[in-house]
Amino acid sequence: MTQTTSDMPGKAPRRQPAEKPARARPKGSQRVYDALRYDIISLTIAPGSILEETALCRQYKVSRTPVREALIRLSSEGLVDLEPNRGASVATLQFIDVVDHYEAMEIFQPVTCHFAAVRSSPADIKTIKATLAKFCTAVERSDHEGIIRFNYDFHSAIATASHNGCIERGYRQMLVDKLRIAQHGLPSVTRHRATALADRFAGTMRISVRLVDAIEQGDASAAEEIARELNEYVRAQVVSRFSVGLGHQVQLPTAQRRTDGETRGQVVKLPARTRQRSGA
Amino acid sequence: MTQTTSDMPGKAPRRQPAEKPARARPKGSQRVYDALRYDIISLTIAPGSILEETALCRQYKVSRTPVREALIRLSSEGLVDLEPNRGASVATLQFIDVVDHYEAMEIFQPVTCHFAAVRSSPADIKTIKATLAKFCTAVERSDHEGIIRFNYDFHSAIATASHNGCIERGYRQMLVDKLRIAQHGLPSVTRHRATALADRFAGTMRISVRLVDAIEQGDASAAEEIARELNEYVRAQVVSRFSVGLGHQVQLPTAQRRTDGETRGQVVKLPARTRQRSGA
DNA sequence: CGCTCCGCGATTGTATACCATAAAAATACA
DNA sequence: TGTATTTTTATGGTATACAATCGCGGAGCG
Repeated sequence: MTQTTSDMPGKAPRRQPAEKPARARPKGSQRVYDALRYDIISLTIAPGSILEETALCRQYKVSRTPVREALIRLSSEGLVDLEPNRGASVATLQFIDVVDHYEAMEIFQPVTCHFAAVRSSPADIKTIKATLAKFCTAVERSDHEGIIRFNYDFHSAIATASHNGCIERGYRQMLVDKLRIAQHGLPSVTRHRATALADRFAGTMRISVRLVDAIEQGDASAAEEIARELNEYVRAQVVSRFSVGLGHQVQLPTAQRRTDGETRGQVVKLPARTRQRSGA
Repeated sequence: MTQTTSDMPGKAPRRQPAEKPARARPKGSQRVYDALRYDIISLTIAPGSILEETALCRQYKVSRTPVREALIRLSSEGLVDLEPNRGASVATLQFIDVVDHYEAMEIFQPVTCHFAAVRSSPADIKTIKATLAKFCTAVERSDHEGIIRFNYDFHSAIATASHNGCIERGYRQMLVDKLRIAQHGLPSVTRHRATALADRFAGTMRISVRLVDAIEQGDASAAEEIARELNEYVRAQVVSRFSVGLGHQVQLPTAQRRTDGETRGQVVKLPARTRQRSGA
């Protein structure tokens, strides 16, 4: 019930080996990893839940070895907390920190889209458009799961189009966090209001279409600005959901800051987007 | 052959009465992970080398289980390529991509330092200064290993001071890449010229001191600018080393780019640095 | 009545044996 | 003699058995 075909991270991000899509019979370890990962991202398993190895063994009908390997990989991804001799637990959302996420996204997303606007190849554009189309279809059908998934694939395709391995990896890591965070904005209540769900994501959809246009035309500045707009749009919605008090507890730590001086409006120069490597 | 000090005794079932505070755990899996990670980062094992599980078992006097767990963790970190049914190999540097690294660093180092300048607590500043002092000491002593290590700790402390989990994690991940890349700029040849080594890092040291000053004074703009200067300084040195042809092969892929239009000077606005959370 | 210490149970960490699979080699057939 | 197929073999993936560690609860003592 947890298998799909999209390219979630976890394996070699660059290598797209030969295909064996028909006989989708993943190895035990991979199966457990995918299933657990989906359950964690979809919040089927609540954050903070204790994950007992023996229980997972019974659930997935495998021995402890593949279970442990899956847990280790999930731990490296930040989805599972793994304390030595103390077992595993689903990572708390407080750790990932919703506010930090959108704050960082406010930088990462424009940067990534800037790079994509300047660097994307026609094939990249094609992929981006394809994933966006899937996302739009999911929105029209109020397909809860597809919305989350294809929105991930969409931004993942943009990450690929940035053609910078570091940015791609960092951005994709943040997208994983976003998967869980986005679920908070989609509590089960909204399932009863499919129309409202579609309406909300219709806004995201429209902004995303403009974003792709800017990227396709190579307009880096516009791509940055639209990416910022998109992030702010989503952030406002999710935060408003939180303020309603839905979903799991997300502790906002009382952080002591040295200063909170007003610094809005500072800028960071983006480096040259042209590569020095082409001449080598 | 690769261990510096402590944890090399493979079979010492002596009972340690109390605890070893925060020091290396004698756990098998952790030991293998640490050792392998060090060997990979220090380029003791060349990029691309095949890692045979049985060989590692003999080397570290453990069974395959902890070895496999260590390899999985290293794979998630991007230091090891793990192909199914094909074994493990040390990640190629081409994959991490030196050029991509400095390009991304040109953005994220100023961003991280900006956040640190605005958000760092006195305790953060204290930690940053302490690591910087260690770094300076290592430079003065031409301590090859300490230079790499404490420079990492120094920037890691800045990452902590940014007080944004996402930025902290992303920046720290890039620092791991930098560890290997920096080794390329320090080929064994320079060991014979300790003076030159110290001279080169003296420049890094001076810029780092200025960076800490800016962060301590909360001057975000200055911190950004100095961070950019520091990155460019290091990049120029490492790239020059590469052009000499030293070190391992670093394949600069002939990437097809859609366009290489001049976009230097574009800017990305940094978001507000003040947190909305303090009122909750 | 409370504190401490020891022993027990449960769970994680490690070792080893077994199975599946892919590269390699050898042989048989064209 | 070359190629294709089959067998071999080595390596990775999984299962299970064993050992170490931590938390907890009861008993003994202050």
